[in-house]
Amino acid sequence: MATTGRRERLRAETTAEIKKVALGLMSSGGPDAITLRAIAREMGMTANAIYGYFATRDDLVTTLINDVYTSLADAVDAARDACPTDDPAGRIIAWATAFRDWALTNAEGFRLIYGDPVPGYQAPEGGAAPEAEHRVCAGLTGLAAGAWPQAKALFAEADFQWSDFDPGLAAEVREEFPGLPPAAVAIALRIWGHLHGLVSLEIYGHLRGQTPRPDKIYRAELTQLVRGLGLPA
Amino acid sequence: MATTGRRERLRAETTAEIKKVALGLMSSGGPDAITLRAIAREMGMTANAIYGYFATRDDLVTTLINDVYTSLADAVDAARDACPTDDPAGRIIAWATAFRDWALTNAEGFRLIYGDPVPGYQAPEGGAAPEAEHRVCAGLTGLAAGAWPQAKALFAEADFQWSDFDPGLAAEVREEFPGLPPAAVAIALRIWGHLHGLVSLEIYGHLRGQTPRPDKIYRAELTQLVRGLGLPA
DNA sequence: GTCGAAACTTCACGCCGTATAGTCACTGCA
DNA sequence: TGCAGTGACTATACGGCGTGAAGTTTCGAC
Repeated sequence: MATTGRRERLRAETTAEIKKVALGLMSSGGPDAITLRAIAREMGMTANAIYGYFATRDDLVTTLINDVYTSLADAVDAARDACPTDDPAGRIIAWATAFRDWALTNAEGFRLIYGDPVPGYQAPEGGAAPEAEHRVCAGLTGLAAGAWPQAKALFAEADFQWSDFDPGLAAEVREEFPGLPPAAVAIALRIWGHLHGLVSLEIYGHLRGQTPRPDKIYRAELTQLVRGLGLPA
Repeated sequence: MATTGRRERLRAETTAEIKKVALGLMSSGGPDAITLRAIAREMGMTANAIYGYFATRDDLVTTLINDVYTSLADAVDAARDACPTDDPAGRIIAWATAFRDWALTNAEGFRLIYGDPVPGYQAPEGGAAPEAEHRVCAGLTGLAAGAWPQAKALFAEADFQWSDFDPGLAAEVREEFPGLPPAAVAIALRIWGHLHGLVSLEIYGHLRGQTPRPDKIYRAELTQLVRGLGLPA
């Protein structure tokens, strides 16, 4: 019993070390630096040994994406939950600020999740990354739900149905926030787009040639965001 | 005279063919498919022959980025200018719609410009791509300038200085739109972020798991955008 | 007609992912 | 205690990649 446990433990440790080394390589050399040979070199193994733990390099990358995406989702959720629910504007700002902060301190991770992760990589259909993505979207919808009492007057004519959204996401939202209309989900997706766009431009260096103060732009964005939802600053 | 011209003409033709083949490979296989060897194969040459035209693969990629980015800037400028200047909302919507349309029909080009273009690629400091980027920003600022008479009341307390922006961009804007305050440039950058974010999420497939109707989200975004600027729909 | 430069090929090196076959230690059972 | 089985790992190999050095061909200029 304990002996089979030993094998499994060693195996889990090696798997963890592979991921740790891969993340280290990524943060120093970008997503492209994740090569089986480099990982193996760092670990004193042959590249082929890694095939015992991950069927292919893309499998490893997929696992890393899952981990990194989960860490992002954890970070923004924690920041949001540190703010009381009766302060919807504060929660939105906390969430969005944590999003940018996480992206700046984990720039390579951001590129891994949202960019072309690695040459030729094709994301698989299911898995934990789509789940983390759902979590992010659902979290944002929660923020929109918190703001909805004040916001709904501003989006009265919005023409959205539940069929305009992924069935799983729609079901999740309708269960957690009964009475919330589909227009609120559209708002959540739009907010996601706004924040993702600004952070993405910054991370990929496209803002560098335009402004030395991307933080100020982002802060202005947040101010207008809560105002656009009819919330007091 | 004409004979030296011949060499140069052949050289220009070959250069153009390399770029054309590279763009073809990109649109069929993504930015990663741009390999010197594949280009050479397609052209019936050896990979090393390309070194006579481009010092390195990154040089070729840089040139392609410039070309593609310029085509994007042309497309959005043309769409905007097809709308009369006395219809600022129409111009904004035309610009933004052209932006998404271009991105969807040139998805690989979008990834080339805004993503990790190619393993290990590092963008050079100067060049035509930053110039095209400036052009996009300046164009957007022009849209903001058109909307400013109605919008300024909504952004009265915005706290931006010209020093918050790149000197070149600031100079360009101040010359072209005298009297326009720096807050308008901030609005332009934020709009860029909004649109870029939504399109980027769509192109990279992150919206796929949330909504089957990204177009509808985008249209709602445009509606709220012009409304948020105080313009009539 | 000859010279020199430009265009291009050949060969080589070290990267990469990965398939196949083989080695070796450790585990579980008799 | 000895022996099979299994899982971890290595060795070797293939094709593809960017790129450097050296050699060859082509062709305009004088």
